[in-house]
Amino acid sequence: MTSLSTMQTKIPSLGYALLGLLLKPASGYDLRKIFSSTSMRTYSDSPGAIYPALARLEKQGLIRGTIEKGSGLRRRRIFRLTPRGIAELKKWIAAPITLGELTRGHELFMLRFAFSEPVLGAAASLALLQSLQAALKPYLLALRKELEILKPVVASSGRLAFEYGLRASELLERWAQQAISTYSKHSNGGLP
Amino acid sequence: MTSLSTMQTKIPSLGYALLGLLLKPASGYDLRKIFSSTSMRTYSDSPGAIYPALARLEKQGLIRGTIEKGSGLRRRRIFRLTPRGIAELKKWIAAPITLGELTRGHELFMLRFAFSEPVLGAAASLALLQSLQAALKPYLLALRKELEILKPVVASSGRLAFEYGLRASELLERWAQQAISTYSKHSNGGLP
DNA sequence: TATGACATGTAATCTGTTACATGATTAG
DNA sequence: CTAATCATGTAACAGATTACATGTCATA
Repeated sequence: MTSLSTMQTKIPSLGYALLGLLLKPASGYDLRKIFSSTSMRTYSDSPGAIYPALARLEKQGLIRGTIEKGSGLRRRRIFRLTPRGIAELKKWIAAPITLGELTRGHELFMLRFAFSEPVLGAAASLALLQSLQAALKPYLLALRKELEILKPVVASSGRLAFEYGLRASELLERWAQQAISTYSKHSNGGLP
Repeated sequence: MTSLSTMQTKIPSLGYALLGLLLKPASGYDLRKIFSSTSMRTYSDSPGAIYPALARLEKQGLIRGTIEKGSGLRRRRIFRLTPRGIAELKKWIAAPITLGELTRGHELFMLRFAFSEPVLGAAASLALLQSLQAALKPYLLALRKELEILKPVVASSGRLAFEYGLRASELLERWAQQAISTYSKHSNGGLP
């Protein structure tokens, strides 16, 4: 019973990664190379993942691909963000962090944060970090409580694995604190 | 062109999580509760994920579900590991760590490690940790090198995000070192 | 002329998400 | 009797993986 006006563009993690990278116009092949050769290896560089994802974003009107010829090689389609795409990126970055976002690894948060400064400026990065701190506080409490319950129950390898998860979240907290002090010195704007 | 004898059971992450949890026989509902209420929230607790996954594992002959009645409520199917299931679990845990396993978050490694002691004993846990250390050494070098290249290029939010990834891997290294010292004191056996 | 890097795409298949359907038992 | 909890499942759909198909250009 979804009304047309309420129909909202649902975008998976890969979609946001592509939107963020397309702050600089690029071809599908360029994006594949980024995924295969840099720290963004988290995303598959397979053509079967990227080309369909780009096609979906284009169908949603968030990016636009134009054929570029003349540079000698096979034709390339260069993709660029549309105004709607930029708006979607901004919306995604500005959203507050939910507790659930901390549960399944920190990669998604880091993707958002990485793009926050070029898209919305340092003030938005700071806001994201503060939102992270607020969400982290009750989450860490819950994890520590769970560790106390778990301690006597599970084998020590299970307990050690849990402890790593706790420590990674504690690391995130320290990282956020330090990043905040980096940012609170000066702020500048993002996209116009 | 896959020959029948070569045909190998391919198991996704959720499948291994279920196999490991089924060291203690449980119903689908029991497993859902574990995913919804404990630190294993990484996995969806939705019936649409778990019941089909259990059905696949059963079709592969790795688990066996038996209807249990009499306890008053609606019938429950209790699942147990078969000998083939136990063998598959052992094979998974004993496999050496690949560099690729470090790239996409550390959750998969931690799942393996958590089950290593109950399934194969402390000696296997130790071996896994040493394999981790060996894989981590070149990986950390590569990350540090990439950071040097990235530093002047990306916005500071991007650099900070990358730095978190590096620090999480350094944390993993320290955690492994400490876990090794926990284990090297004494070792005991796993499943018979 | 054959190989390899550049470049884009499709098809089959598998898995997970969301939403729905069903039914038994207990507590209020 | 009604709601909540226990308990198992299915169906439609979206997204990812794997493998394949195609084509250009440079170079050995």
